Parts: sequence; C-alpha cells; structure tokens
Amino acid sequence: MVGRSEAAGACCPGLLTAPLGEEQAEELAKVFKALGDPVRLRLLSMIASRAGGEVCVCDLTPAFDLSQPTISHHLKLLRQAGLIDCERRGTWVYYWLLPETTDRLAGVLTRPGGTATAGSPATGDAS
Amino acid sequence: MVGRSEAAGACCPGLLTAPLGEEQAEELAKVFKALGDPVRLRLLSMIASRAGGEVCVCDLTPAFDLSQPTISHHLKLLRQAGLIDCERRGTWVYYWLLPETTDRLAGVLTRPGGTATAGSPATGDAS
DNA sequence: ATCTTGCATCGAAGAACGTCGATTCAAGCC
DNA sequence: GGCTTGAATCGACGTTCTTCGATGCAAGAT
Repeated sequence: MVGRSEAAGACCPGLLTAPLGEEQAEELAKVFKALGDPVRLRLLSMIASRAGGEVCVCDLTPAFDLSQPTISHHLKLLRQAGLIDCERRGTWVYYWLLPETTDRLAGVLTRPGGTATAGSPATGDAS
Repeated sequence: MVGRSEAAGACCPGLLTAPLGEEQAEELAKVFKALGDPVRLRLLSMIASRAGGEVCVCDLTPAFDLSQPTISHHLKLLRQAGLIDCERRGTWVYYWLLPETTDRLAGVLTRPGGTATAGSPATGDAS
C-alpha cells in the first residue's frame, strides 16, 4: 500500500533500503545534480510554488543578478533532468513543474520505518 | 568528529510551496550536490541499507573500481553534508546514516497536496 | 621498538561546471 | 518588408570537481 513512492514507475525500491545499482545511481545522480545549485533550486521553487502552476521566463529572470543566457541555461538543465517542462505561447515561454520527478525523489529519500514529515526532524530537539 | 546539525537550521516550509530564500537555497544545494554523484549515492545507499546501521570502510571500498583515497574523499563530502557520520573503533572506521538529513530532504521535496496530478497537458514527454 | 594494516590527507592532472557577451531564432508590430 | 522584444544557442574563460599516486597518521601485532 505504498502509493506515493511509486509514482514514476516501480523501478526504485528506495535509496535507503537496498544498495543502489550502478545504473540507477547514475540516473538518480543526474537529477540530484540538477538540484545541486542554489540558482536552480530557487528557479524550481519559484516555478513549483506558482499559483497558476506556470511561470513566464520574463518573471524569473529579473529575480536574479544573473544574465539572461545563464538563467536560460539553468532552466534547460532542470528540464533535461525531468523536473520541469515548458511551452512557447506567443512571444513568451512558460515553465511548470513535473511533480512525478519530485515525488520520485521524495519517495527515494523516504525510509519505510521513519516517520518523515516536512520540517520536523525525527531525532533530538524539537524546539 | 561529529559536526552536529548544521543542516537542519531553519524551519523549511518546503521547496515546492514557497519561493526559496537565497540562504536556504545555498544550504540545500550543498546537500543535493553531495547526492549528485553516482559513487556517493551508492555509498550512501550501502550505508543506509545496512542491517546493523553501521558499515566499515573496508566493506565499502572493494565494491568500487576506485582507489581508496577517492572513496575516502566521497565519504568526507557525505559527512560534511550532514548525511552520514563516522567513528573510529580500533583499527576500523564505521559509518552510519543520519536520518534527520534525508528526512528533511524528503520533506522538502514533498508537496502538501500529495496527489501528483498537476493538470499539465503532456505527461512523460519531456524534450 | 618495529612492522603491518586501515584510513585520512596532500598536491596535481584532467574533466565538468557556471557565467558571460555576442549572436541567432521566434513572434508580434510598424 | 523592416523593426522591436523575448528567449535560446554559441564560444570562451575561470572555477570547481573527480580522480589518482604518494605520503602521513592511528592502532594492533610481532
């Protein structure tokens, strides 16, 4: 009855329960690497937390002290990792989150025994 | 040797619900970057899935086609990210998982809605 | 004390990454 | 048609990362 962790194919029993195979590790590492940059993390966060589910690039770029090609490059990496997707609509390009991928990562990082909820460390202080 | 809890600083409402601040993004990116390598992913998986909760380095190193200093380096990065910790016991050094950090990541990647339907037009086609 | 074993640290070489300016492409407007 | 705006692509440069061999340190064995 584990519905949540198997959203994107039942290929991954979890990172913390059994040793990862080389291919699975290679594949997962690509997605985690895409998240391993603060700019991309903020971009993903801005896209995912958007009310309508979509963000125009013209709304993302001015939020950073970076050039437009750099933002475009980061968006491309997030897209290649399967975390977001985009569509051109007239003059503007809109991006949205692909929740399958984040769900998969969350499932991979969730260990069966642990009571893991957002923001509350299981051990130690709960101040 | 124990660097206690530098990763779980602020209460994180989640990566997908509200735009991430610069500092939080910087901090989270360090942990994700540590997971962005297949060797480290496999190391973490081998450590986390161990029955007794501990693994000796001498059991980890021969599983890879890499030199011993390289494995030691990756273990150091995982430790600096707050994902694992270690202790010397006689001649050998044992590593174990710090579930607080993986729990936090899983929480950060979990969106409150739970149901992974976002109403996006296309699924499974990202290019 | 000396030797051996297990693991960490120290530079160094090569590859990969992040960033930029310049350019190119797409779409709308004059 | 030509012009303007939004976004992606192209080279290039400096930094960071992954890996290695060589070395150093801790702890047990002889």
